[in-house]
Amino acid sequence: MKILIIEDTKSLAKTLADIIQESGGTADIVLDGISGLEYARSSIYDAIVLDVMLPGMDGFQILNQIRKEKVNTPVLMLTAKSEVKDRVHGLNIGADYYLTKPFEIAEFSACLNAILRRKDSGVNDVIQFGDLSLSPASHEVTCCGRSIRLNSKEYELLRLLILNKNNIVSKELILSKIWGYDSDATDNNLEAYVSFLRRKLHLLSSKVAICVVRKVGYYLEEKV
Amino acid sequence: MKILIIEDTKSLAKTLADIIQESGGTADIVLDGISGLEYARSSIYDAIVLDVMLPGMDGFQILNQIRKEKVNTPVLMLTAKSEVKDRVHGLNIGADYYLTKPFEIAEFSACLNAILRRKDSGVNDVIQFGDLSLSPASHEVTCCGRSIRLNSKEYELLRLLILNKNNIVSKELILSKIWGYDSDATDNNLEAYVSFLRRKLHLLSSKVAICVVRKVGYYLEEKV
DNA sequence: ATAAATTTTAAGAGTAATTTCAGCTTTATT
DNA sequence: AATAAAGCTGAAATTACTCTTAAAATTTAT
Repeated sequence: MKILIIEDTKSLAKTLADIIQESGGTADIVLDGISGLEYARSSIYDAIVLDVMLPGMDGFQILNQIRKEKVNTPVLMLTAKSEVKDRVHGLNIGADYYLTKPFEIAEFSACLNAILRRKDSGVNDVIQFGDLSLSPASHEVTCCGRSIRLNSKEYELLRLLILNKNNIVSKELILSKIWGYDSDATDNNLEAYVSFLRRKLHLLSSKVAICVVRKVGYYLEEKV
Repeated sequence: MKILIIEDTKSLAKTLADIIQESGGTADIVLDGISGLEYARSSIYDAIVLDVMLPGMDGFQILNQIRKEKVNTPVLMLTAKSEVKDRVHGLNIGADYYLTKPFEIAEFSACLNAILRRKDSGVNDVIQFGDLSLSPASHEVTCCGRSIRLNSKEYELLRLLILNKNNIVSKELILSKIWGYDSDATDNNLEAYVSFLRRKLHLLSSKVAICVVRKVGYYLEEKV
């Protein structure tokens, strides 16, 4: 379970991250709006906890933008103001829940769980594309009853591609998400893994293909 | 980050351009209102710094005109007069920020950053022209339900033409934007890509045509 | 410590993107 | 109408990106 926390009050962000960790997830913290948007864009998170008042760019703008870009990660908004008008606005532009500060830890957990449940994108939920289903619990990919176990890089690569279905995932993004921001991995590392993954999909006789857009990145397609 | 500076006081324009360059951007300087409007029309800039008093055509007129033409590049207005009336007028006709001369460099930077952030330039938004829509996420152009994927140069070319809808995009600009400032690509390279793109639009039976203005450049037009 | 699995590296083959070029078409000018 | 200049387009040539594979290096598990 990977949660993105966009919140400029460090202490609060830290507390929320701890809560998430205690229940077995991981959290990335971002302290300003600009970086917040950047992180939120990648669909790798299971949920986003989003403060309204932020330096750089406010929560509404971030939410608006990512929804416009068809990123549908569930969003839990936090706000100090409890005006009905704001609440309505937030929900209208695609927030999944609106929590007014201050709040109890229990309430926060409950909300987060609720929105994770609703979107059924929790950690242990199987994600699917075409005839493939990918099980986070076992790192196995299944197609028509047969399964193959993926190693962790193969798994993350396929997960990233499925979460961004219908979109090209840039090589840059893949490298930074899977190998890490500061890694010196080259395109060739990624190419090798694409090749490994293709072979496994082939072994399963899947109809899903990993397609390349030269100079840009990869995307999944279902063959007819 | 590309900024257009429309300001007739050369020294000031130069200083602002330097500030922008120091923070990693590039700036084009234009010294009079008429050319200012011409440049501002192309939507390729991330922001415009616009002086009010200019030879040829004043800042208000330029702003008025480009907003009328649906160019929504963020605009930071500079003025010597600090009358509330002017300020209100500027903001009403679509300025994003109003800065009174003289101002501190820090203040200028802050304002510019603020307006850049606010609009966030929408890099990932789907853009449209006529019956075409172009999706940055998938590099696909869609027309009446059918889609074709474009390779990276075709995509960039179409994107540039759509962003500059209703304006002629000079061959020079296209070459420098897509092939790079220092590339030795010739007009014929561009012609070849125009040809590729036309073929794909034809395959989609789009009503959009890529028209040429001899010796100048290309623009999009919707056939009737 | 050894074996097994994973990850990286490297090189050659394969393929799509890009450039080049020649011949043709269109437009402008006299 | 003739001529020149500019643009278009299809085919061939070239370039650069990607794929695949095998082997080396590293990490993890036993």
